[in-house]
Amino acid sequence: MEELCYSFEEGDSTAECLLWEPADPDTQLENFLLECLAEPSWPGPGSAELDKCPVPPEPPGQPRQRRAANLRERRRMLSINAAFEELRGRVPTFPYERRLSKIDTLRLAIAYIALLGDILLSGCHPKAYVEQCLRSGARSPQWAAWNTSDLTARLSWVSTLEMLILHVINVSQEQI
DNA sequence: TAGGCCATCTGGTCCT
DNA sequence: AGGACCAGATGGCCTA
Repeated sequence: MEELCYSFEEGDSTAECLLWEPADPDTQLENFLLECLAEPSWPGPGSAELDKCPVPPEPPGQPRQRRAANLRERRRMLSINAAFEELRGRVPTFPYERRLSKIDTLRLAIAYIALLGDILLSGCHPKAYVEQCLRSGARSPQWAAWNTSDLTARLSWVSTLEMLILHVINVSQEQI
């Protein structure tokens, strides 16, 4: 999977990598099904081979057309879920938090996009801008759009973790 | 145990 | 006619 780690600094930092690195959700079954669907042997829409589909087991007496519609619907939902999974990997998440729900993913993505747009409009350094907003509650043009508890909690977490890391580095340097 | 989240099935509607 | 999309219903799983 493509790795997209947004970094406030030119150099990378542990805290930012932890925050923006895509989670590793349990999608083995989903991937397996997607692989099956992508295989040339997998029957296409309207194919007479639909009756041979291994997933799922066919209820006896179900009309072929209904089975085909069900299969198409499952494929459609799988593609939607794959898109959600990709989106989950591109919004800030805590490294230890559980998998975001679909609705949370959408809401967080909306807030995150608003924040990025706000940073662009400000012309400030991203890190300085976020820290200033978190400290002073500065009112920006789109503040209301991205000032959600979900997103600000994540941003605060990054700032706190980064401060801790810097503190540990300073202390260790003093002891040398 | 209630509530949230999710996958799946199903029927309806619209489009090609 | 068949496929895509959508929303409602249902049941399973998980967590507080």
